[in-house]
Amino acid sequence: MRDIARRAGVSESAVSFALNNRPGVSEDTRQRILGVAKELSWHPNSAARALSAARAGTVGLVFARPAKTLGIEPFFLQLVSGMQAVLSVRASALLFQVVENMAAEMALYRQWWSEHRVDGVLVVDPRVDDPRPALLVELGLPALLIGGPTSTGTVPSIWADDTGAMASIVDYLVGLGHRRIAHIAGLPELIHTKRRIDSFRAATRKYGLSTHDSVATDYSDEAGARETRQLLAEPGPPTAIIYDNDVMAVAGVGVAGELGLSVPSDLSVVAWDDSVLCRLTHPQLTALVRDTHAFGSHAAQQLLALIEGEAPHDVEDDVPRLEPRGSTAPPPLP
Amino acid sequence: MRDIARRAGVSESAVSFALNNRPGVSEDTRQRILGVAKELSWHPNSAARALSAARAGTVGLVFARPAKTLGIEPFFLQLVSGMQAVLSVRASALLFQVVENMAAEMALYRQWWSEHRVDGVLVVDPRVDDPRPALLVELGLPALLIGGPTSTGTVPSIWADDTGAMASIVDYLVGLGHRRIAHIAGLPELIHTKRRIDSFRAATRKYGLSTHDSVATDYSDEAGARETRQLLAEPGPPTAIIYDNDVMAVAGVGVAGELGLSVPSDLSVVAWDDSVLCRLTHPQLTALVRDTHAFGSHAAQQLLALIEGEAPHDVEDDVPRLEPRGSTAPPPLP
DNA sequence: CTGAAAGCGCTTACAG
DNA sequence: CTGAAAGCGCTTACAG
Repeated sequence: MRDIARRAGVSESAVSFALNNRPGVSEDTRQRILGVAKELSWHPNSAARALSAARAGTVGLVFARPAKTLGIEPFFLQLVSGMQAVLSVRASALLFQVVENMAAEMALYRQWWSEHRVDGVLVVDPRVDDPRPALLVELGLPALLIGGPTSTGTVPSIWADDTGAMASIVDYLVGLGHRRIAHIAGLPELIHTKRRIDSFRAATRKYGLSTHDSVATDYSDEAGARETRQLLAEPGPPTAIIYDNDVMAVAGVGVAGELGLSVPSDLSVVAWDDSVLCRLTHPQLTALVRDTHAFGSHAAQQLLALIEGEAPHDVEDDVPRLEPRGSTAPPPLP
Repeated sequence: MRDIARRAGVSESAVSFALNNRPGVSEDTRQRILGVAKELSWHPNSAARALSAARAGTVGLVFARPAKTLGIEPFFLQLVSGMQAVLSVRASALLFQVVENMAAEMALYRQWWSEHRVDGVLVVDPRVDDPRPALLVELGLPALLIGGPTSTGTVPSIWADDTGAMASIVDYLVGLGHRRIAHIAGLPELIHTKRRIDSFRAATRKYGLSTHDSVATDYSDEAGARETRQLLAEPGPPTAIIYDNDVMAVAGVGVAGELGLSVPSDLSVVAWDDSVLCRLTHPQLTALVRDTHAFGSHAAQQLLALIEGEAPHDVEDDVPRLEPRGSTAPPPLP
């Protein structure tokens, strides 16, 4: 920068103003400075900028899950890529870390913030009794919860419209003629699972269906298979099952096959979240398709706004779209 | 740090030496300083440290693939988590970005390096004619190729022992009695695909098998299904197929079913890389299991050594292990 | 073994 | 609209 100032015959501060597109320098001078900067192929030193501006130019994202369970995450790269579409325009980078559990995640927030490594964090998988919001508030670390507001409600959040999505699935199945619909849900601690369970009840009640309560699981294929077997063994078994992820849905189709039931003529199956998995089965699975990329972008946008001092507020994102495929059909005749 | 110096009654430089575990301060003083630092709950400001030490304390990782094809990446989180196990011990963080293509990836390397955002980068998916090594050398940006050395060989690399792995698969299948074995490979531009194709030929020649050459694909389920159909339609079709990923293997099992062939009694199937997918099929798939977490750790270790000035050298990592499951059996009697 | 000082490359009041 | 100066919080020669 000093070189630029010398060559352009101005002060360093003029250069700083020009390069940051701020008032305090005439248009002519700005252009001249920009020219020299390009000529010298100048790039800001991120550390120096961070130090003097007291802004890291970095946003943090932590994934807390045991190393063993790190598996298929179709959701993840889409989300990250959406976040970065926004961040990169704003000259911000994403610091990403995978840790074993929530304690490690919280320790990392403390560390990052005390080291001024990040300007804010995007927090995923909010839970019903979530210790993270309190920590974030205590630290004063700007944060956005991705997945829905927690009971404490002290940290702003963005979430997909699961309620609308669940309503659209139930509408669709009822429209096909189903009256006995089941819901095999994910981890009950997660806020969005709770939201889906609540809206399943609301949506089925609306039609006067006397369905079971949703069944909570750990999202694994084993759990999906086990709960499906259980449901289908009951008297008056469901004619349609909604699964909270694709892995369980595929496992459910397998169980139906073992029991001699055909999908979709004996049992309809809907997977929440689409992935290549849903297209590997025969028949292919009717699935709820989310625009995860856009969701990530919206989240990043919200966080940057927060960092820049905007008043925090919650955002409900778009309703996911139901993509009917071969795994759903009218129920068998009684 | 100034506060610490004042409280401990020493100079700022003494504090710096003590906190960085460097000689230049007596053990007593060091302990006293560390005590005060803890008391004040001091943490280094990463920007200040980066600026004066000319070290970002950050390593970069870029994933280049079109947003549409961002799908199931069982490999990815494991790799990243392994990297971080090493990086976090060395007080380094991972800057991670997803981009659309290799041009964007290279632009990002330029930007990161010119902004001093990273000390080095981990480069994935090396290709046969890869433009990235030349750029990295030109920039002087420390880098490690993950997946094998390119033809230019100017940037050090780490890779899994695909040759040993392929040999173990072929040994296993031949041991079961198979003589007609096929290999449905991944993207032919990737170095590791080339390595697998070459070692497939070597391993089958060793047994005097007159198998076909490997078939290259784009890793998609469509390609897996198409090539499987093609292979099984030939006279004297293979009795065993090795697939370069799990998605294609699952698609292949589907095709076999359509053609009325039973797995494993008519056709044996082996998937390269294990994931939950391999356990969702009936029968479950025999798969090549890698310790991707360890692989990521080794890669991070190598890169940190490079950054610290060690002489670059290539590393061949461990041989993956074959996990026999229900999808492999002796071939049908002629 | 320790201290005083300069410097890393920016930004930002403050004075003109 | 512009310039001279201080400062962000560290590290690192250099001198004692």
